[in-house]
Amino acid sequence: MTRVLVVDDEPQIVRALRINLKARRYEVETAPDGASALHAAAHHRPDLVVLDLGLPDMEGVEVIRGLRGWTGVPIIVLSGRAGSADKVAALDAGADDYITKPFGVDELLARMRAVTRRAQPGDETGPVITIGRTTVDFSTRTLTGGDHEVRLTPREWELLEHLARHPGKLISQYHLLQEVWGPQYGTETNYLRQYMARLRRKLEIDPAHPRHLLTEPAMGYRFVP
Amino acid sequence: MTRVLVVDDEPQIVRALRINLKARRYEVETAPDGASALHAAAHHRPDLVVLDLGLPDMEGVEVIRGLRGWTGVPIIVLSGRAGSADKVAALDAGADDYITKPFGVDELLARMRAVTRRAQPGDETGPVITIGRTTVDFSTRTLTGGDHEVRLTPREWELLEHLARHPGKLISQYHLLQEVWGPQYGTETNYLRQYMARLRRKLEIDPAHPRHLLTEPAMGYRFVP
DNA sequence: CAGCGGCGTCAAAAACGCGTCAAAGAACCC
DNA sequence: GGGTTCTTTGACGCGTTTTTGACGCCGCTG
Repeated sequence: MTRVLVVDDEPQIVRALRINLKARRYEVETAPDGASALHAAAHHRPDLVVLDLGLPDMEGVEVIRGLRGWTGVPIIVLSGRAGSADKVAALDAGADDYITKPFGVDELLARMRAVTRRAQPGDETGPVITIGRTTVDFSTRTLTGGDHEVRLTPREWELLEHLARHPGKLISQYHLLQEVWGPQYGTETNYLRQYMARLRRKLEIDPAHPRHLLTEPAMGYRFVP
Repeated sequence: MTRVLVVDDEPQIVRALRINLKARRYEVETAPDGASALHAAAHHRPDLVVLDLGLPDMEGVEVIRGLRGWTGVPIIVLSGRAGSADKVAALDAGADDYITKPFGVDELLARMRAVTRRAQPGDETGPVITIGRTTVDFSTRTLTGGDHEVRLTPREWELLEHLARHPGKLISQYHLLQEVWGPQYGTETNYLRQYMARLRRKLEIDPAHPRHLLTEPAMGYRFVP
């Protein structure tokens, strides 16, 4: 059974969605604001998130980023604003689809099927991984266990997140640049060289012979647990 | 660089998209109807298909089904009709997203990024094959099971991929050179000799008597599982 | 049986990609 | 406003990959 997390602060919408989804045999969790949405996602591990923008406590894009830090769960955004800039921001932050209100329930359901169809099971990691002697918690962005204190910069976090989200998989440098630096980047491989070296220096036991953050020459990088 | 196949019968839309996409550093192919779209997709292996409904020769849903029969390439549907039933039909047929005209170019671009982001790592190509003692996973570009660790270079991967794409079939040297090295190559058979030898050394149990990577003298090469 | 085309192999040159260093902006905090 | 951290850029050495040329073997053919 597919678990859905519905994030919305308007009770009547939540209620309507809950009824419709339950009738379609979805398992429904709800959260009224961004903070509880992030908590619920980390706790219940939904298979799909339906996120209304315009939450009372935080910007919608921030919620998306908070989720994308450690999970690739499909996110469908609902929004009252049809503005193109909002859509672009949400999609580039990591949302999978964007529906403007008012919307038909059957359209929402079809889009839910479309995004869940793509998500491969068993591909995900939890919010924590281990590299060398240090454990990394993406949901709180904390490092623990290293001999001496280590901190990561935002870029370093983002790069590590994208690598760790698909453990064992080869990720092309082009895609890493697109994801971490933005759509207009794609050839600046020196950025990757620079930041991979820094991640290795901070996390690997022997940065010269990395065991987890591997280079596949001319193809990309790979994280192995 | 991401390859996009634009399927539309209206020349001005095709032209506008081509200009916009090329400016964003996409590689653009176009097809004016469903039949040529299916043919182009099979031949050029795009990373993304932008499909306008209302083609002259066949129903849009049929094109989607035709693609989904053998590829998981992301499909974004453009349509003039906002009807909910059309959306549901297209999405359930296998489309990844559905945009109604008129649409903003930046929204289309954002949605393109969203669907390619999810599909990226080697979603094409059959999952795994076995050569000798080692199993080859093309989606992650990993080799497992060999006695001692083996890695392949990009050229080796590409060559092996083209051979393994048609198991048991004879592939001409000219065709291999065109596919792996590029359109301006076709006679440099020494490249093939060199790289086939390297593949055999790395994968075959007895490189001198290959069981899977076979030579058909004066014709080409053949991969048998 | 000599000639020949095609293949596997070896070895060296050329090109490429990576890690690294160094330093100039940019953003941020006090 | 000054200092610090972070990001962006350019450049260089080195190892690996790719390209290139050449040689010997084998089977086929005349």
